This record gives sequence, C-alpha cells and structure tokens, in this order.
Amino acid sequence: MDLNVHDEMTCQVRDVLDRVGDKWTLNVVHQLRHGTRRFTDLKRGIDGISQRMLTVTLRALERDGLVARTVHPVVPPRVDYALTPMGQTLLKTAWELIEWAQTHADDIAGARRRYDSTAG
Amino acid sequence: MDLNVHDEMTCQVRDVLDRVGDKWTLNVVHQLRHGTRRFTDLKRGIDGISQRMLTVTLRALERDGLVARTVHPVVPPRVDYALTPMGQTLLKTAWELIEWAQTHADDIAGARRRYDSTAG
DNA sequence: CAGTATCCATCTGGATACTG
DNA sequence: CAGTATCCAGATGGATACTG
Repeated sequence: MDLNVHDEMTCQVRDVLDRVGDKWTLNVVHQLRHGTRRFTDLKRGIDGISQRMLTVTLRALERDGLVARTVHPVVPPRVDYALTPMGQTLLKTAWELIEWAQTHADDIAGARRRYDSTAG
Repeated sequence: MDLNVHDEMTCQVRDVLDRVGDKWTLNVVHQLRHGTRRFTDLKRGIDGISQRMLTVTLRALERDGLVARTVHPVVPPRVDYALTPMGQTLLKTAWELIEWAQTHADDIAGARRRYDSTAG
C-alpha cells in the first residue's frame, strides 16, 4: 500500500485518520463501549467537551455509520446513541494504538526531555 | 482506562494521537519502513509535502525518540533518517488502524452518501 | 433535554524567499 | 543538500446566547 496523498486509497485513509485524530471522537466512542448513552449523559462523562463539540462529533460519527442515533418522540426529548457493529470494530482497533501510547508514554516523555535539554 | 482530558493518562494519549493524527507523520514513518532515507529522498517519496512540513514532521518524530537523525559532516551535507526500535513498533501498531480504514472505506463512503442524501 | 446559531481566538500547514 | 524565516489562508474548536 502506498500512502501518497494523490492516490485514492490514501484519501480514504486520511478521512479515517482525520476522524479518529480529532479532539473528541475517540473519547465519545470510548464512552459508548458498554452500550447506549443519552446526550447529556455523554456530556457529563466527557470532561471539558462543549455542547457544540459533542453534537458535531456525534453527527460526524453518525454520518460515517459508526454511531446509531435514536430519537424517542417524547417530551422532554430523549435521544440515544450507540456504537454500530462497525463502530465497535473501530473501538477495538483504535484501542491498540491507545495502549501503544500508554506503553510508550514514559519513553516519549523522556526522549522529549533529552531533546529539549540538548537543543535548548 | 479513562480518556478524560483532565487525567494524566489522557494527556499522554492525546500527545500521541496528535502526533499520529497530523497530516504527514504516518506517511513519513511509512517511508522509513525499509530503512534509512535521506531528506530529499523522503521529500520525493511523499507527494505534496513541502520542505517546511517535512522538516517540522521529522523534527517532531526525532524529539519523540521515534526517528534517529544522523548528520554526516560532508559537503554537500548528508543527513540520514531512520526509525528507532520504538518508531518501528509505532509503525506496526498504527498500520492496523490503517488497515481498518482500508477495510471499512467503502462502508463509510456508503454511509456518508446515505446520510447526505437523506438529510440534505 | 437536546440541540442550533453566531462569533472569535488559536492552531495547522502551504507558499515563498533565503542560506551554510 | 538540507535546511531556516516569514507571512498568510483556512480549519478547528471554545464561549455564549437562544429554542422546540
């Protein structure tokens, strides 16, 4: 596989990396790991996220078929979010990268300290 | 593990995701998969990258201990870049996410078309 | 409760010019 | 060859106010 920006394959990969690499997506996906959650419930579970960014992130995940959105026609409104099967496979795969990050966090922090103290 | 932005673990994970999720890092890492490469060689291998962004990306990878930079004191200058052992484990792990992206690219594209045609 | 709308600061990265 | 320096456009996301 080639990662060049101008072939077709790469643009698809960039789409996915742009989604996964943004500020809130993995956090939202992680919140949904055990099943259905409501909007406000998610907002409480993700420290620091704004109402706007939760909406934006959920809409993008829904658009990509990674999260299912269910509106219950009641008053007050109730909307449920859950991972689709494809969303669950994303969680599983992305989690390995997160575990890599955890495993190597100290090494990276140490490398940065050395680099910054050497170069100034 | 918790992904909340305010605990320590998450900030480390965000560091890594910010690195991997940026526009050029994985492309550069991928170019180095078979061994040492020179600056101009890398630039030729990555379609669309500017000189500035190749430098910025390589410096960040070097700072994190993922890439080793070797300067040969010759004229004209010769600088070699290669993955460190840690850089090689990153390539391996990140590649699984890229394979996920390839596997599900059509599903995601289809989901987007359906979403966009339904909602307008 | 679950959003939408608007405005704005910051960050990312591209273009261009210059250099040891 | 392998960079550095500067400038600038566009994307990202936070704050705030409003709503069915």
